[in-house]
Amino acid sequence: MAQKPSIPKGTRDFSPTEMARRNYIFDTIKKVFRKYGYLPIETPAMENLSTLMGKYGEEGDSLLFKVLNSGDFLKKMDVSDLEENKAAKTATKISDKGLRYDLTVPFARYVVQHRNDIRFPFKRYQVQAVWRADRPQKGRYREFYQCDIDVVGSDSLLNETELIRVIDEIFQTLSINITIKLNNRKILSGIAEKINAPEKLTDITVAIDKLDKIGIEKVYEELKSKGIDDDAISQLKPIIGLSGTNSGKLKILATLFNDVEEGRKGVEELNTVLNQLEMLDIKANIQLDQSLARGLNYYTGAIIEVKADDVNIGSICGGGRYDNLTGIFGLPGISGVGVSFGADRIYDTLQELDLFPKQTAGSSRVMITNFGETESLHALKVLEEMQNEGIYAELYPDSAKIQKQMKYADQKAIPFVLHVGEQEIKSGDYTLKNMLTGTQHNFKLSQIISFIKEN
RNA sequence: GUGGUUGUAGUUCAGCUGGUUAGAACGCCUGAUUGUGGUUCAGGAGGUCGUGGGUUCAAAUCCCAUCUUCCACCCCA
Repeated sequence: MAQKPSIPKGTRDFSPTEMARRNYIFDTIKKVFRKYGYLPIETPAMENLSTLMGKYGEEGDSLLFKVLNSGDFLKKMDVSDLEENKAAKTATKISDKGLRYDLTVPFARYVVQHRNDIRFPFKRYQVQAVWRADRPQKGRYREFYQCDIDVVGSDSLLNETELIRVIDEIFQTLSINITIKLNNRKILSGIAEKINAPEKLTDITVAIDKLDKIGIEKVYEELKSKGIDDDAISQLKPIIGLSGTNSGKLKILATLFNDVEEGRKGVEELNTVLNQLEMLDIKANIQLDQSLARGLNYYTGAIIEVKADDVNIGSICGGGRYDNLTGIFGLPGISGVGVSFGADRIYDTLQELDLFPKQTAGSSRVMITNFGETESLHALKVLEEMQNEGIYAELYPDSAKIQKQMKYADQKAIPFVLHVGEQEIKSGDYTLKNMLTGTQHNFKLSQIISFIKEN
């Protein structure tokens, strides 16, 4: 026990059973992505730190896994940095690569770098691991998979609508009941402007984002502590506590923003998307939530977040529109919108709700028992013929006791066992045992093949 | 990053305020069944008590450090 090898904190191994389930999620998601015209790309696990740093706020930088430079990385280091305990400063000197923190920033880098080869609007999906040096807990890992889908080079709100359709179809296929929460960064900006505190936008959004977690009174307290005066807070009250139907909320916001250009634009955008959605057959709950902020400082328009209705695991999908992400890398004027599906949280959700398909995908349908050297030669030929017919089959590799071989088949849940022993070889009729019912009969190989194919 | 929590056989856990050979269930292996699994019966193997240090005549048990687990905060998929 003590000297057992282990893996780093917050990382996981995946067994064959878990992989079958994970692939079920990935396959479902990818299939829907492709159906809507998105194509896959991949980017390296490592990016230059200059690409990653400063894109996720101050908090994000400290959550980046940094990769130590090769060779004599100490050369560039300044001893005084160590003495003053400047961890951050030292880090930039001994490390210039980092593991990707999400898929959006590497994608922005990709778009800028390959701008001449890309036909806009560019619709891509990307399913890869990301790493965060976060402290792990339920539904939070240090290595986890994101399934991203983005459109860049198009301002149309049809893209927002399409993403919501993609979300709806994926979770419907997975049988997860969800609520899609929508907001617009312009509404948040409008609120800040309305109360004459545009520079407090981040503080305001961070505070009201916690609304359903800490309650409205605590939100006021936090706003106050951030230096927002009582007058402004009292103006905020009717906005934050807004309830009712989506269209009702929008009406109230619209009148509120009669003198705030930015806010009006946000209302308009949400209205357009909601109108488009109304024409379509969307199963998920769509909920306007003016407290939804999602902290990411690069969102400029729509903000989207998905929560599972029946499991408390945080958001399982989120995203939004970012007008100027590629601008950071020197290509301004390209707008993008995208969402990210959290495969690991979707896994935990399906697990908790017992929604994984029962069949053990990929396992053999038939196992041939091994009766010894001469018999196994004959069995090898039988195996080949069955596999050529597309049947998932395996031959037990050792001539162990039949009892042991049967137990192996039983535990791997292989539904059929085929005995190719001395008697069978002589007669040409092989014994096929149904492991579920326990019955067995003798058939010619061609009959067995068509029987297994049918069942 | 801050505060708390967990770690004993392959697995889930028991082990009272430190006391002598550390237990159970399930699983595993062997046999009853040398060509038949899932049930039953009989027997068996398996633990430097996360790791390192300390206190003590004596530590799984107390103390410190470290790693790990889970939880809250921060933040997020």
